[in-house]
Amino acid sequence: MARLSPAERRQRIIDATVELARDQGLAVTTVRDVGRQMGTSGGLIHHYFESMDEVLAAAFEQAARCDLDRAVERIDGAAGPMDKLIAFIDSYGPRDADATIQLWLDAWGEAARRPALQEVSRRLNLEWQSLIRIIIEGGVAGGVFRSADPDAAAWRLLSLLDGLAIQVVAHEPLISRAQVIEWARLAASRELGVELDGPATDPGESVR
Amino acid sequence: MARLSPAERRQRIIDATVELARDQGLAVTTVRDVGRQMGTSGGLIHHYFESMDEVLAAAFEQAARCDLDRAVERIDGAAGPMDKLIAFIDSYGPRDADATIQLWLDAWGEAARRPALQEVSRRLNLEWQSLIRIIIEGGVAGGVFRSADPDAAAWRLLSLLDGLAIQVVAHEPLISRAQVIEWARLAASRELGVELDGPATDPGESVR
DNA sequence: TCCCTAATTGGGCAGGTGTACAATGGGTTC
DNA sequence: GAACCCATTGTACACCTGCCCAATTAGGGA
Repeated sequence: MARLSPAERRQRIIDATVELARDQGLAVTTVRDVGRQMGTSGGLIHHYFESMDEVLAAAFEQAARCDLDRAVERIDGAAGPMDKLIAFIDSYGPRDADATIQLWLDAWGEAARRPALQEVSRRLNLEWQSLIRIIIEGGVAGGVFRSADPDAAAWRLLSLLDGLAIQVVAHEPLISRAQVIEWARLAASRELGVELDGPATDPGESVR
Repeated sequence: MARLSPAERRQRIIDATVELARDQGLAVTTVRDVGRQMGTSGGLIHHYFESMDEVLAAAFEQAARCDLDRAVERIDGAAGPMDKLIAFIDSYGPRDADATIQLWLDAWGEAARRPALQEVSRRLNLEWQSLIRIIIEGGVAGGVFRSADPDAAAWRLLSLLDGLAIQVVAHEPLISRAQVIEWARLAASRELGVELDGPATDPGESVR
């Protein structure tokens, strides 16, 4: 295969791994799979990564960070705390057939056995929590939201969204994506003492 | 090894698998592991189960059902809807170092690849939802709770508990078990228009 | 006591896993 | 054009996986 610069090759390895992980899962993606996907030998992967754990962690990080960045972008584009909150919920909710949540499920399960993956999973989880916490704090400061403990409120909202996402991807069509969004808004409105309604913004690319 | 009746041998296989799955995870428990754990050959397992998927599904079912039964027992022992609700939340919340939630994480992740495990996971998930829904319906009928949609309320409460449990087991001590219980009660009280407090009942054996 | 059913063994099969490493050859730099 | 570096290859290693199956043997019914 064409000889690439270390930076580019490393990136291609990550890209290939993301693609594979998206449609077969993180847990079952192997060195040889990644090599085949790139059209190179499998041995090449170990020239750039210490272990398969590192590869999977890097791939998960890229996939998850992509979603996180998109959420940040949408939130930044929203006007007040209320719209930012709605943007967060819409970003976080699962989209039908979205594979990123499956990636999170795999990451949560594998974390117990793959240190690097665990570290990434924890770090990104915290970033999501911060994202929503900051929105809530902003709203409280501006008198739009009421919350005695924005940090705790953020954990509750995040956890609810995670739990609902699991229902969507692991237990199929018992619950729809639309219902998740609706319920999350309801919970947020109770949590923050406001009314959240209006149509869902276009889901577009989905997230986590 | 001693020759056992089919019923007993089958049960021992399940028991051995549960034990292994509890401390190393469902996903990485193999036929040979189970054989070693029982002190028999690995080949024996296939005399009683079609595939490893079936073994894991049976083991997961037993572990999860055990928790479910314990929850039912505690709920039956509680007087009114209010106490039943508290009993449910206390039963469902994760206990420190409890492995059953890790089992659920594994099951959710593996479900995409192991049909039998997926079936069990869905079924038990539904049973938990029914459990809480029935409590809510009872409370609404008795005028203790207010809820326009007990089924939806049950899904929300269940999802919140799942999400919080993930935070506890996958992201370590960011959140404590006590906080999960407290937050779940808070959410339940908002959801059902009641005040839920008082000390946590003795956690005793933990659940899911 | 014998005998026959079936529980149990243990090795074999085809395939997979992550990782290591000598050999190769393409590209860049003098 | 030569020389060197290093990206890339392909194979080898030790081990693991689920599943299969002929041979063995334990134990309950006759």
